[in-house]
Amino acid sequence: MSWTDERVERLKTLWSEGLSASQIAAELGAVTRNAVIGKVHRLGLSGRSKPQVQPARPTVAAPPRVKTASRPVAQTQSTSRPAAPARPITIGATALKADAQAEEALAVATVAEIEPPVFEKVTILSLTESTCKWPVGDPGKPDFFFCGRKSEVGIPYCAFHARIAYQPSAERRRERDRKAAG
DNA sequence: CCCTGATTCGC
DNA sequence: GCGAATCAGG
Repeated sequence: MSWTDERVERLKTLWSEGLSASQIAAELGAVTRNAVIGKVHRLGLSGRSKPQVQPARPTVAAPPRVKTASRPVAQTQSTSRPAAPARPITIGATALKADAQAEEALAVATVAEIEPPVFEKVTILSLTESTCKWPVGDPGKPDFFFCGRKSEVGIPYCAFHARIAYQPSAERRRERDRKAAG
């Protein structure tokens, strides 16, 4: 595979949209992130204009920010979504450490509540062994994507979505609670 | 250890 | 021109 005009165009687009070299490599296929970086340099598009994420209006309150593991991906977000949840839900290690009560809250949290700013948003083309394959949206619609955060070893989902996917049965929960109670 | 982009240099 | 190896950093 070589740098056809088409692939170069795609590269330019994705790069300007703020995707990382490895993400672009995954999208294009048949190239490594090194190849992408090398090409980016040869094309002279090195210095990237910042991701098109406008800081929220500096209103009275501090803008709601959710800590993400990596830089925000370009917001091509077209999924109609009113606003970030009033109470941002944390993910990953934090979620795993949550106490029992928080666990319950997480277990019943709807997908809509947790989705807003925390996704890597990958297409099926860039799923790997270590990307969360939690589907978001309607497969078949153009704005469909997968969660894409780092998945746990041997599990197809990130820590958070694994919690939703693998909920202990009511019976096991009761058993667990009984033991915890002494 | 996961990841990022930058640079070098043999091909 | 290409990209693996390497470097420097988060």
